[in-house]
Amino acid sequence: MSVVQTPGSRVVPSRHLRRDGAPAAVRSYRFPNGTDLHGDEEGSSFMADPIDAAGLERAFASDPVLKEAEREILSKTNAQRIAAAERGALLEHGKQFDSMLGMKTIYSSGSGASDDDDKASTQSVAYLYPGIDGASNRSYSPFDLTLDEAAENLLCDFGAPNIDGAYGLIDDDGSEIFVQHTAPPLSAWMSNGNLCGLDAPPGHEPAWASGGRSEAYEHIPAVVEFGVPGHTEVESIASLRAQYRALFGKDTNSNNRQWIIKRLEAFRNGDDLTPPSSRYSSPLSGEDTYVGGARFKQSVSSPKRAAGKRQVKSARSLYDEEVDEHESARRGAVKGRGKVVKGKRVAEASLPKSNTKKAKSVSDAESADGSSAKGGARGTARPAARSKQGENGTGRRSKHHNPWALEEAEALVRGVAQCGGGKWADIKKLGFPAIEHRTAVDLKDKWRNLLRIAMLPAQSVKTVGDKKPRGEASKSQSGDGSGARAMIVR
DNA sequence: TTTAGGG
DNA sequence: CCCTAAA
Repeated sequence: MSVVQTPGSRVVPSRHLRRDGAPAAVRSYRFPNGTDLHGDEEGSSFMADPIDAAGLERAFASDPVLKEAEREILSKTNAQRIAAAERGALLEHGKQFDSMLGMKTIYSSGSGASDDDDKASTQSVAYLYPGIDGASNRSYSPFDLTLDEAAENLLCDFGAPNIDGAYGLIDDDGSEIFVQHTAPPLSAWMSNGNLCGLDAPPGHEPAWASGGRSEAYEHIPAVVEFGVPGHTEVESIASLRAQYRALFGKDTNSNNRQWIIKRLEAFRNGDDLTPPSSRYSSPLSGEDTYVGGARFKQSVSSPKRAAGKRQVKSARSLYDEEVDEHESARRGAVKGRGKVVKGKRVAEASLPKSNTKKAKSVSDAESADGSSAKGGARGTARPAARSKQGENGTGRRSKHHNPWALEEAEALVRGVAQCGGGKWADIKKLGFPAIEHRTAVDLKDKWRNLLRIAMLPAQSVKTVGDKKPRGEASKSQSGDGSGARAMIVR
């Protein structure tokens, strides 16, 4: 399939376009079948004669070799263009994956061509596979539903900050490989909602890379709504905090979007991995897990983790915890991911765990563990009220809205009872698990709302989601006709 | 950093 | 919920 370049020919300026319009330089060729593509005689002007399209067609059509060569060139250049573009974008975020663990690293496959600038989040998936020495041929993508659990768990471990603050990978044989903290940050996995800088393993290239032939690896794009630096999308502070937490392994109380973003950026650039001092010392083993100097370090599995793959949460999982636990779970909606067949995601498996106190006798059935199927029965339908307002077609309300669960409100009340109103930071310090993900400001806002509700006349309160017939309603429950007031603890 | 308030 | 002024 070699194309014979006419000796002495020169590269044609880029203004020459190939049949496919590709910008690449077109050389002069002498086709085996005798047809010439604007001759190669020196001196002849490049654009001398207009290309005879028909003739070209014929030339290509009549020569299978040429045909094949063309196909290859086109697919390559096209693929390269895309690859270059993607790689550039990806590398912008996830850096130096190449040097990581001797893994071959690469880019991800296409991002949805259509980016509703609203949810401009990139939809891409990347692949990770062991380098030459890799024993396994599996493609390790935490988002690839076809992966088996083992692979997934392995990936969960990989790149995810462990409890001890280290990044590590546990190989199939149980051996561990720790990567120094300056290794590609977790963000590298997350930015763009995927594993960045990863290349498709042989035989698993995305369709576009195989010239359209598509016995190519078929991946299932994972749409993750992580913020992409530089994107127009405005992320909620909550989301940013979630990312902060995922990266630094620590919560931040900051309400300063700018600051958080800056911090995240710094981390992603490897400029700042410091936040929690715990990152550098293992609270578990006590020994420093930081692998200074040496890039990697093989370590014999320590007892604690020898038991096999740790269920270290992946970036995705960490994010899920932040979001799902507060959004989908809260509304008892099992998200799409739930249908995953084999690879049960860690996040799903370990969601509730602490919600032992179910809403007792409360009408508001905000089972905080909505994801657990059994909870389904508890069905006091959610007040229809929610479904009508601000709702967009997707059934979702505005992007950043996490309704307060009853447990949370309860905790808040307890907190206020204990610390007094206005002491939100203190209340947070009480550490009520239900409130843990609410910021002091959140508490403040919620309390304000609670007070407002408490001030409302009884009817208004009861009327919500309760169409009590007019006959009985007007009677105020409380003695004074001023209206019922709920608990106001001071 | 934490609060109070406005939006 | 988000953002900001203030302290």
